[in-house]
Amino acid sequence: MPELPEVEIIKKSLQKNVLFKKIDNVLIKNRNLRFKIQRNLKKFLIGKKIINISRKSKYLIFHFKEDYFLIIHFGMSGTLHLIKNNCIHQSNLSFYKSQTLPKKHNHVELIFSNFKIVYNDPRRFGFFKFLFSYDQLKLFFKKVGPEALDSKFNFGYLKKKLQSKEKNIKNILLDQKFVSGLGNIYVNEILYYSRINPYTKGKYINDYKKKKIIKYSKEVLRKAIKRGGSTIRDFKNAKGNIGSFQNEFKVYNRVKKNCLREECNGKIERVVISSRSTFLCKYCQK
DNA sequence: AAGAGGCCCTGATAGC
DNA sequence: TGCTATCAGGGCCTCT
Repeated sequence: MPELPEVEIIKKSLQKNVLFKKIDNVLIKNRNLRFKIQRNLKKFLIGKKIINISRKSKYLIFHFKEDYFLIIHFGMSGTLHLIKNNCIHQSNLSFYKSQTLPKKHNHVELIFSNFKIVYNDPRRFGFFKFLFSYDQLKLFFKKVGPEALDSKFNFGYLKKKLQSKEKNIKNILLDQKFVSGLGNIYVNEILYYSRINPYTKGKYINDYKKKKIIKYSKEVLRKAIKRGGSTIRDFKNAKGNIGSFQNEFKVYNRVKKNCLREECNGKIERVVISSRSTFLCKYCQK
């Protein structure tokens, strides 16, 4: 689920529903995520009021008084569910189309006065991390590159950083230390819009293409946010609002379909780059 | 220092 | 129907 646009949607939804609310209780059902949930997380959170909710690339951040922070990462399969009065509130918060909370893999419940939010993560690649100061927060994000939507991710940055890169451009854009917030779906899309072959080494990306990468990175992400993000997996008992950007994919998941550029007769192919699915039209991505 | 590859997990689906 | 293999939106760690 969680590339930058999806986390942004979750953030907005939380801002509507849980901002300025106090955490009354915390249930930790399963500590095993990418990193084991801190022993004292419950103690840290109980009684604290959420005074701000922000997002940095794919990370969601709860802010508390006195520079305490909770960072949530959703990995591959993390979802948040807002549950009011014993039923699931139909908001963007729930990325599952089902109306019931998943029975398995609920790891953490944050309980408020008349609702709770539940973190579910079957594959356990996500994590919760509680931080105790602004310095810790800064340190944490030191290892993360500029966010794709940030003005720091610009032509000059690419010019400097791509110069001697031997790596292919697809892996470069997926590297969160290089630029953060992009995942497999959006990198596929961005390279299609930019007419760049994903195998192209960083050092061979010319200035014209660099500008395209910057332009379309921002454009694709902004549009995806507008559409409420992308939802790949369709659950059968479907109801509820989820993202629609998947309907606008140009290459992702479009194997053997026609290239959507009018002047192009190519077909979309699937190849594997560093064991990740890669979709491209070899005719217009050079 | 940079890059490649293995690995952490569960669940859905395709193919036999 | 039931088995097996493959694939999935991420990123950390280790080795070279």
